[in-house]
Amino acid sequence: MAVSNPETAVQPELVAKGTKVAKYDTGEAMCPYRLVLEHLTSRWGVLVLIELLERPYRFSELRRAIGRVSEKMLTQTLQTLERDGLVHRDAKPVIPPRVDYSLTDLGREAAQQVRALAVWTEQRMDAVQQARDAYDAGKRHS
Amino acid sequence: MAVSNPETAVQPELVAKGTKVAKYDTGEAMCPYRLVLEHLTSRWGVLVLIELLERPYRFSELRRAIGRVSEKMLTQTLQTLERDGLVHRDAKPVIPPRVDYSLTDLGREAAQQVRALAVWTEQRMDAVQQARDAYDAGKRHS
DNA sequence: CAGCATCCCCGCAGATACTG
DNA sequence: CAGTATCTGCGGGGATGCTG
Repeated sequence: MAVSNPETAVQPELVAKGTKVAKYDTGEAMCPYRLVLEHLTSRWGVLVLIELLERPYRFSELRRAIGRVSEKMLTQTLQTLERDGLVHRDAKPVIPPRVDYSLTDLGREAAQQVRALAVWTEQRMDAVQQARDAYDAGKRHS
Repeated sequence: MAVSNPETAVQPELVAKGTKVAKYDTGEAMCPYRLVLEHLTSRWGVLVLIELLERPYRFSELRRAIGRVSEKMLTQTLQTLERDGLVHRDAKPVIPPRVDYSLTDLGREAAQQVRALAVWTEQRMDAVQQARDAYDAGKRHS
């Protein structure tokens, strides 16, 4: 394989005490590499990264842009990505509160990879759809 | 945004009658584009695509190569990817049964995108780990 | 060997209410 | 506005058993 694929178990990820963030990580015993990859490829992680590649967003602005993401999941996703050093959180001490999210340099690199995948998917959707139709047609008469 | 992001609801995906594959799709009402993207970025989908990029694999061979994937999940993942036209399934009518899985041309394109992301992640793991340590250190004294 | 069927549990994610 | 805290369900996914 091209990339390492450690099947050896690794200790559960250490988390800041008092938080329950770890609960939301898919695997308790997984190599860090796979864990980060899952953050990047997570349902909302993908969309957040792509969106932030365009420009910084405020919280609710981002929520509206993505659409159909609950407040909780967006918060969780952003925290995870922030902890991984991919997203920068800028909380301004004003009333009402204003928090801007943007990509770090590291996050920009990651987001570009993710976007490339998303762009490919969008461009090839018609081919995928054709394949599906063919697949379903084949199953129907069987 | 760089890629379209349809927030409009779309009808549930049609599936071959008699199967319950659709149950395992994350979203019942989602645009096809996001659905395919989730197949590609799914936990096991990512690893399957990367592995098959090297060479064709038999079922159990693939299972061993990935490690820690249940038989059920691997079957599901492969079926989903096959339906999307990314994976080719070659079942030889011999006893004992032998089934080879390989990438289609379409799948190879997708897998390359996915692998690029995985490679990036692996290369940047140290930076991510540093960011995490800094994040956790910041939270500890707060 | 390569699956399919069934059972069942845990944890993700949504909904709701509350705070700075 | 931008979050936290708590409750709850339901479906993803593991385990087991059976078939061609």
